[in-house]
Amino acid sequence: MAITIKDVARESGVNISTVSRALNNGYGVNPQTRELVLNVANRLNYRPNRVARGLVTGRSHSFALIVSDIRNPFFAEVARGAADAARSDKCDLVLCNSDLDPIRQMEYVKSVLEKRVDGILMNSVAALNPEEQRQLAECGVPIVLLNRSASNRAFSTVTADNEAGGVLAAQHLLKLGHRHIAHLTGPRQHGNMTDRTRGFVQTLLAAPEPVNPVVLYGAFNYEGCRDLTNKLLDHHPEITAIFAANDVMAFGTVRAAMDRGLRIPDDLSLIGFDNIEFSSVIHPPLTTIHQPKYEMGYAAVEMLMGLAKEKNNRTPESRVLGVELIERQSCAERH
Amino acid sequence: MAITIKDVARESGVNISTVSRALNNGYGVNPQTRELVLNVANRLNYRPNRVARGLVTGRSHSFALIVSDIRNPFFAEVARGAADAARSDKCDLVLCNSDLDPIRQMEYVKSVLEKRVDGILMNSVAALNPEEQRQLAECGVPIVLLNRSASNRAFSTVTADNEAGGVLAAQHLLKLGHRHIAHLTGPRQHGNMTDRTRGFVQTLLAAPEPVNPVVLYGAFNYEGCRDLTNKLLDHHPEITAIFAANDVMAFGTVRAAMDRGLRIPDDLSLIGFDNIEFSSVIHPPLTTIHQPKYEMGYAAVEMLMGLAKEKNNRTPESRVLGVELIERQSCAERH
DNA sequence: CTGAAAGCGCTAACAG
DNA sequence: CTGTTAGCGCTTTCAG
Repeated sequence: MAITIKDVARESGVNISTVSRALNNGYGVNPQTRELVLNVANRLNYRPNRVARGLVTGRSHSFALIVSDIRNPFFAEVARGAADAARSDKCDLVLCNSDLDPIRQMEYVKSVLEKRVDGILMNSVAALNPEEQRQLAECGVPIVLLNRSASNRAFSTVTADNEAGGVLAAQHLLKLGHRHIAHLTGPRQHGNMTDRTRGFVQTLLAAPEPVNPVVLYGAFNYEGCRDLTNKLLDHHPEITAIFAANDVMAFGTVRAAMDRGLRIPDDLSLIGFDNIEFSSVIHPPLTTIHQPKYEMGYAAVEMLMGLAKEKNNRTPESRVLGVELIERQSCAERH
Repeated sequence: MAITIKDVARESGVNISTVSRALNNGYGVNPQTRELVLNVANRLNYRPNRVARGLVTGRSHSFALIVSDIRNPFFAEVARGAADAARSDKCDLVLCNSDLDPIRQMEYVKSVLEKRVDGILMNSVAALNPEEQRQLAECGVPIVLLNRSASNRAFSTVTADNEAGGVLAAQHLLKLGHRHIAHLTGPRQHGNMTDRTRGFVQTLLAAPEPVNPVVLYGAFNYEGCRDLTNKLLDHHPEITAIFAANDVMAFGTVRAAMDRGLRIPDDLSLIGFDNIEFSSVIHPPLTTIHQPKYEMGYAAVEMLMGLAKEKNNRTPESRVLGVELIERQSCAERH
């Protein structure tokens, strides 16, 4: 049905291997023959079958991206970077949404492995048990993890400098004169602080006039942080500044503040993390720590492509990208 | 290197075709043999090579999604629906971002065609010239278009009922007593109104006390609509209600209104379109027309899968999904 | 520079 | 129920 390399060969009066060479390398074949073949291929509207090619070369020229949910603007941005990086080397990207569900995640891994992707970029491996992680580490294709620096030395990682981000946030609030500061973040990681939280808290504690922030743990989302903010303000009316662990959480804080008749930044300073697009649209425009999301996706796929080339060198790499304070209008001096 | 069907066959002492049967259909093979094979496959940690399989079956079990930009929350939602639909049939989705650039778009089409995807879901075919469109239509795999009902009878489509959405918006504003109404939309489509605009305008014109809205054309984005709103209000201070062609544009209007000291909804009623997630987060929460984005993605891929199965029946299908008015707090009665 | 031939890993008749 | 065989469309030695 579809037209194959054989048709091109017959039509140009050469052998299929010549066609193959003409279409690929270009060298080791007479320029005239080459041109002839190219013309015929073009005229016949020939489309090389990459799956047949992949079967023999062992490379599929595609990568998998497993994120919890592409609707999360953070991952959408990462995905765009990843897709662009892939495209720069004529590869493409298959999109998987895990919802952080270990079952789904492993199903997707299995599926893309069977399709022989050249590498996997994933967001969360944390949900997996050790056995599953081992299985992953030995699956035969390179894997890079996003924002999971500490989790496992078996994998390559690309992450933002979360700790530095926490430091930046603390310094900013300190400089504005705040002394009653809170940090609202996601679920407690069995005792361990996240890098982000650690940078923030330690900077505050190490200040000339040390401040001991109140840290509340909740959910990494809008509603969760709205509740958290209300709880915080009920018990700690003295608070004048809040650092939310991400922008969406910060939006929850904005809402809670508004409901309580508190004005941002007049009554309450607020700083977020991520710098998602809407943080500049909301009122007031949100001061936040910019995470280079696009670049992270891009870098991760570049790393994957590198790893895929050197089949032997299985040494995990790591890369951490810088963050940046974006000053908008949700923070003010304490008066 | 990787372990193949041959290894499983040898290890279980049967022929590879028996292994194949045991692994796939399940019938036409002795239950005991089957179990044996399954055990061996499992023990060897065998991963069937889907690309080899695809080469012989002619189906890749993957679909392409070409959108202008996955960072647009509308498409992220569509993508999630599409990915979930694909997954329900053990297929997966390759993600392509065209930026509405005809070159990129055709490059991606070429690429996924060569990888033998079973179908393509795309957002915009409008940018393509007739020759390219013909090429697409004859490419041999089913294609469904998203939100492009009128563009071309050669393709299947899935779209929201945009016209009904326009009608809903108009009725709502009318009911609230507004008589000085504006509509802010994207670039003018060489004279033709979009379905959305048409529904809105015609409903207004057909009212008991007909109103003739002012319609302004600009860009489909935040900044564009911010400017547009300023222009509108400079020339038409009498306007009391605005219908923006999408939520992001509405956010631009919110910003412009705020800059001018106008209060929404007290001084100005505003209604958006799409119901993206942030429309409920912004202040005031935006009244808007909900478009079933997830469902559209889901339905489109379902349609693709159907089309892919009946290789002969090349009749384009069409499906239009309902929209819904979501009342929040950006519209008030005119007083 | 070009052709012949083997084979990537799997499925699908066709026999038995 | 199971084995044999012939490819799917392409790349890649190996000869010539």
